[in-house]
Amino acid sequence: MRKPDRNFYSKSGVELAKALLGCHLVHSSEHGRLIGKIVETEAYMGAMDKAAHSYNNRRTKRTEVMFGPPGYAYVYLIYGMYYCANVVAADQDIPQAVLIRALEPVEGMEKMAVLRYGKQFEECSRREIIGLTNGPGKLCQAMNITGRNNGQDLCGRELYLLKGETPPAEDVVNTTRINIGYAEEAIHFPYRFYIKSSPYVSVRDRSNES
DNA sequence: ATACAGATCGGT
DNA sequence: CCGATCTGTATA
Repeated sequence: MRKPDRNFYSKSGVELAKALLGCHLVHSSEHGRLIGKIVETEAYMGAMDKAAHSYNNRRTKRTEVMFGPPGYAYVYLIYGMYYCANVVAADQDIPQAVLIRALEPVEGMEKMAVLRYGKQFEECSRREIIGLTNGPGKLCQAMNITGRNNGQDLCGRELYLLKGETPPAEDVVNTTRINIGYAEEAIHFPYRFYIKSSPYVSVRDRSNES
């Protein structure tokens, strides 16, 4: 698998959200490498999207990264407790991003178990193993992604992606986003994508699955 | 200076 | 369903 160049990220949030499914997210730190396969994403479409932090082109210290070039990390703290990791999409001045909502652990599960639960992977129940990375806050904890990763270049060496195999279309579900009940009409936008066959998906869509 | 809500999670 | 826990953001 290869590290995509900047051009890969230069597409709309929705296109990038689809393209990220199957890719590997890698966090390489002094303690080793942590890797997860991306199985669930959500696009946040900037100016026109009431669910986005950058709605109406709101440009603040926090949202600034999204106005920059694509392929950078937008990491923010939510509810004073959890981090959420995004990939900046689209070109300069178009503040779109893709939230990574779930991963399948690929490498470094030992470390992930310690980061999430403070215990050994061997001692984790089946439920706990799934719980390692099946949510945006959980995967940041497992991957040791924090505010200090905000603004990092995903074309760099610490936090980056590897392009994986695109899942077959029949295994991809396209549906509405999670926990954006305040976003009025944007509630209904089909900006979420996930790999149906993955047990690590955070929330399943009853109507789109048999 | 102050108020308030949130792209979550885990436990009731 | 509720509470944790705190920062960014808006308002005065």
